[in-house]
Amino acid sequence: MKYWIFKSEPDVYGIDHLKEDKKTTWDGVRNYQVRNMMRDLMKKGDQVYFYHSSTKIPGIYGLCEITKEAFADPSQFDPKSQYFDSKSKSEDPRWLMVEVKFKKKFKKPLTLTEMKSRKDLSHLKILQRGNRLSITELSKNDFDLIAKSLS
DNA sequence: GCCAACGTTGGC
DNA sequence: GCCAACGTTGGC
Repeated sequence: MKYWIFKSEPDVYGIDHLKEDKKTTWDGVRNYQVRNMMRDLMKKGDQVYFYHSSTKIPGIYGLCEITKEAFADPSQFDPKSQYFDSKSKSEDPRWLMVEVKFKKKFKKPLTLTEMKSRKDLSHLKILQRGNRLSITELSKNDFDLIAKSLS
């Protein structure tokens, strides 16, 4: 089993939306590194922290789980979508997505500020300056460390 | 295949 | 809204 952090702007789609929807497809990924992780590494049952970015208090707000492994993201074929990609062919889709289900919203988030202040978490990819991947992988140890800080 | 210009991300 | 950092694009 693998562990991940998914980033999203809560104004666009946050943990509260997922709680209400119960599950969602993680569409709109248009970065090759992230696509490759979804395609090659992500498995049903993997655990995912839900991180809120570009918001007043950035941090980890919830937990979800992969319910469907990578499959074609339909928004790439929709000319009206902001994620439309005219160069992607339906017989060979360029962009993929996974499905996740809601598991938990934490009573208190683990904030970016707190993560930065902790030596045992300082190596996390999400904290690294200039990191622009919307999905990063976590070791089991890091997943557990974070879990201990949340309820 | 290099690299400048441009666009996007995301914390502050 | 600023700006550092980085990915992508396209001319050569």
